[in-house]
Amino acid sequence: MEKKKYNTEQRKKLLQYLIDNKDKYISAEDIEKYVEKEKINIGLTTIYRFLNSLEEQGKLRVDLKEHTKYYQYISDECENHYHLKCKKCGQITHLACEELEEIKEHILKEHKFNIDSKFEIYGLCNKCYKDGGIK
Amino acid sequence: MEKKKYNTEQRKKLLQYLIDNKDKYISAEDIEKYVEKEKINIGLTTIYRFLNSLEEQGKLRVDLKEHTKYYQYISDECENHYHLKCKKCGQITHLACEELEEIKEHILKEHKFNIDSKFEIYGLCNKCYKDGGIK
DNA sequence: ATCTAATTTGAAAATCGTTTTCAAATTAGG
DNA sequence: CCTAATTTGAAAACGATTTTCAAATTAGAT
Repeated sequence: MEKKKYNTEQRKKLLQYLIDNKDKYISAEDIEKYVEKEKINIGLTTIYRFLNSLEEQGKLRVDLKEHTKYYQYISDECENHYHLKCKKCGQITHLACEELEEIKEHILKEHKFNIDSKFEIYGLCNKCYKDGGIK
Repeated sequence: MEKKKYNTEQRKKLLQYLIDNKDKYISAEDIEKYVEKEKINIGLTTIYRFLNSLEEQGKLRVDLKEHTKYYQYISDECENHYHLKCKKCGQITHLACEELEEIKEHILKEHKFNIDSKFEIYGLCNKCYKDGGIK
């Protein structure tokens, strides 16, 4: 039996904030700052618990930089396209592409590797590539 | 001016261990256990420093699980093929594939995203997929 | 509305992998 | 060997995250 989830004021506010910033990567500290600034009383512990809960549900993209986790809310429309992730800056490029659809089938059939809707390709975005790549 | 690197006994032993285990993911703690067991006197601090040094040189693949970093030594031959990484178990599947070569070109030309020799595709390996994917 | 049990909250303390400190030991190269 | 530069390692510090636990809040029944 699983715990019933209560829909608290804190969780509503936190979810809204993540959705409002779904184009950015957000850390627990970022959220704490926002919460303090807006005088919404939510403790840091609650922020961490909420992020973990969403992560477990697979609703967040996670990027790790220097010991700190950064999160990005995954919108529903992301189910329908692919993602290129820059290994340097972490930025996600959303991409609907027929060729990728085909290579996905190829990899599944020929190489027995399952690329689900969360398919990600890692590389360097154009900006980071021009900046000289990874140090 | 950069520091000259001394080739110490500790570093030789640690590098050899990583190379001997290049098919596995290894944590600092794993290395500490090995070092204790074999009565090779190397402090944990030195282990961390060595891993960081190799990581900076781009000679290690990094996988993060529950706050702990796991490393895998990158062999030279990995320059010549691609890698499928399982998002669940972290295992790397090495893969030489003409189709991937083509899609790499396509992504570079059409989508301005640079897949270098460290190109990685994330998904689920066959075993983890059958086990039900990510929890 | 009111009550009750289950869940959630948050401040403080704990956790734990990793990094820093700094004096002693080791190394490279004359 | 000598010397200067680098490295080592035990202990302390670090810092993001997790745990603890009593108080507050919630959902759902009465």
